[in-house]
Amino acid sequence: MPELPEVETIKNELAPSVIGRRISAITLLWEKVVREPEVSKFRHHLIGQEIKDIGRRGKYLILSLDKTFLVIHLKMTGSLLIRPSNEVDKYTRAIIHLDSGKAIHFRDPRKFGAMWLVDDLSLLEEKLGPEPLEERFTPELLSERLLKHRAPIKAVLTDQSVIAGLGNMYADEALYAARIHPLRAASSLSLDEIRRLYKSIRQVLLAAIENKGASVNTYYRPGGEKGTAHFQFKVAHQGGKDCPTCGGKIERIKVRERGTYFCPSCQTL
DNA sequence: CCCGGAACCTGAAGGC
DNA sequence: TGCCTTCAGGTTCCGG
Repeated sequence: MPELPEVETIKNELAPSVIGRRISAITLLWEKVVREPEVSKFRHHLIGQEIKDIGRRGKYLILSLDKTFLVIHLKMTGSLLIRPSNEVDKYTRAIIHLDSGKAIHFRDPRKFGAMWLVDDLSLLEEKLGPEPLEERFTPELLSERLLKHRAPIKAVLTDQSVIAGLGNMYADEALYAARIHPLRAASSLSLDEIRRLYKSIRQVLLAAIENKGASVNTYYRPGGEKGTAHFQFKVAHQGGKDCPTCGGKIERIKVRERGTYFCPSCQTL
């Protein structure tokens, strides 16, 4: 599941193949992947534009074009692969053909992924909280944003309007590293706990980026390789295994309908 | 505002 | 072997 480290890796590895290239054609194998504008306009406005830059905001990938932006979200099972134009399989939903002869293939078994062609990024800025790896993200800012919410800290950490980029896996990893129980009310955290959480969030994300993201199921890098960050997971998807800190059993509970892994003896209520 | 739950999707896994 | 049910989770939307 692409979260911040996966999208960051995709951005970094896509960059050399796409920056400076011009879009020569668009193939849509599943039209609903386009959310905005309507399909004919989408295609018409994209063709001929140059990809000036590639960026990331939260879990969104942003291709900066001549005067518009192509925004892509991979949701659960999406991937973007650099391939020859004609290498299509049953999960290929869209192909962005480039003037280099190669193409960006949007592959997504679950069909949750989406693309938007927009004139500006105000929509993203309105709904996304701060970037956890930017300098403006400080323990004070985290504290200010968390203390407003009485919901379980796990749910608040995965709320993209509070902090951008954390999903199910990295929220669990960050809470474990900070020794905070996922069901603690966000507003109940002490300053010390928030400082630990701040450090943990950044460490967990940076380590995962170094490992090119986590391939727990269908995440692939643009060249088709998997990431290795999941080999470092202490609790995420480790239900029933031994806690590396205390040797107790990692448990799986549901928090707001989401599978949540934690160590009940290291992370107490 | 806060929260739970459904919808969007389909492959994988488990039960019988 | 095969049918059926459940589960996975990012985001949006609806209802209480």
